[in-house]
Amino acid sequence: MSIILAILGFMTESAPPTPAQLMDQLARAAAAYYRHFAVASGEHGLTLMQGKVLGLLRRPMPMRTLAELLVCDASNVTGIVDRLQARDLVRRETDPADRRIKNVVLTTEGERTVERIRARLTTDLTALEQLDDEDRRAFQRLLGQVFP
Amino acid sequence: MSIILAILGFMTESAPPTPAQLMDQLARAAAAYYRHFAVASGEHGLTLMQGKVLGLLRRPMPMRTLAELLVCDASNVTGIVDRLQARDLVRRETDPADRRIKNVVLTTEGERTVERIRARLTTDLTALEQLDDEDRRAFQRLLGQVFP
DNA sequence: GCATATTGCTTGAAGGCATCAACCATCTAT
DNA sequence: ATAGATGGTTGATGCCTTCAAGCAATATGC
Repeated sequence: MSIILAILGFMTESAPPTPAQLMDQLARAAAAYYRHFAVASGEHGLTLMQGKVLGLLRRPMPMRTLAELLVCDASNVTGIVDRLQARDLVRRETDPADRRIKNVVLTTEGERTVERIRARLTTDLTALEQLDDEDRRAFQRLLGQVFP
Repeated sequence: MSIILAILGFMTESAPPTPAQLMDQLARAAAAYYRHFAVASGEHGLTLMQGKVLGLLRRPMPMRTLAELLVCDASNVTGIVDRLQARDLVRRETDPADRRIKNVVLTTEGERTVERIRARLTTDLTALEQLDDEDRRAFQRLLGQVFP
């Protein structure tokens, strides 16, 4: 293989990124994701954390579970849910089987809000929809591999 | 193609993820990335934001630039840099060419700290190093495509 | 040159998030 | 029935975040 072709090969294929470069790109991607999320939440007067909690409530769940999913102290969740409840996006229902447990439930308004946030996010990250089947599979596999 | 083979095909190839599923996985990945980052920073008594600022200071830069990179108010950076400076991880140097500008510089201790945080992060995300050249290229391309 | 923006940074006030210790109510186990 | 574990809240403290106001230094316009 001539040296010219070798150079051409380099130019078209380019060297694979180092782990350090990938780490940088991950940092940028994560920052970008949360920036989008914060903006989408902010459009409804919600903080990132409030938006996150709404997004988790696909089904009612105890405060405790929310704390575990958010990887934070339970006392933290109290305040966040308080503020969501003050806006009627969420309500607490004490579990009849175990009256210590308070299940957090989305109100109708809460469902509408989370739906709009999700919609905004998908129109913001249009590129996701434009990936072909192959790329979607690869992206899913790679994300799952790096963050097991 | 018989229905059996079709089912087998499904089972081995599986359907490509929908954009919504990818969005979920992105949410998990971004959360995981920041959790790792927060832990790595926390090991040195630093918050996520303080760690982020240290990580940005590969070269000295004005407070203003830091605010732009962090996408936050300039007044915010004042406090963060104050706390980093109180621990001698960083110092302010007023720019001789424009004495309004204060360039934030890593101290030797700051360099060591950021190096350790980076090291911790790369050992945490070992999977990055285990990707082959093909996967690294693909991951870089996909991340760049989704978060341009 | 000099008055007037403009820019870079800081301060103070107000609110949300994060963690810890202490507490109450409820459930579980012996 | 008593002791311990669990779910949730409260209060204190510190950090992040934004906004409005302000100071210092530089740029701009005449």
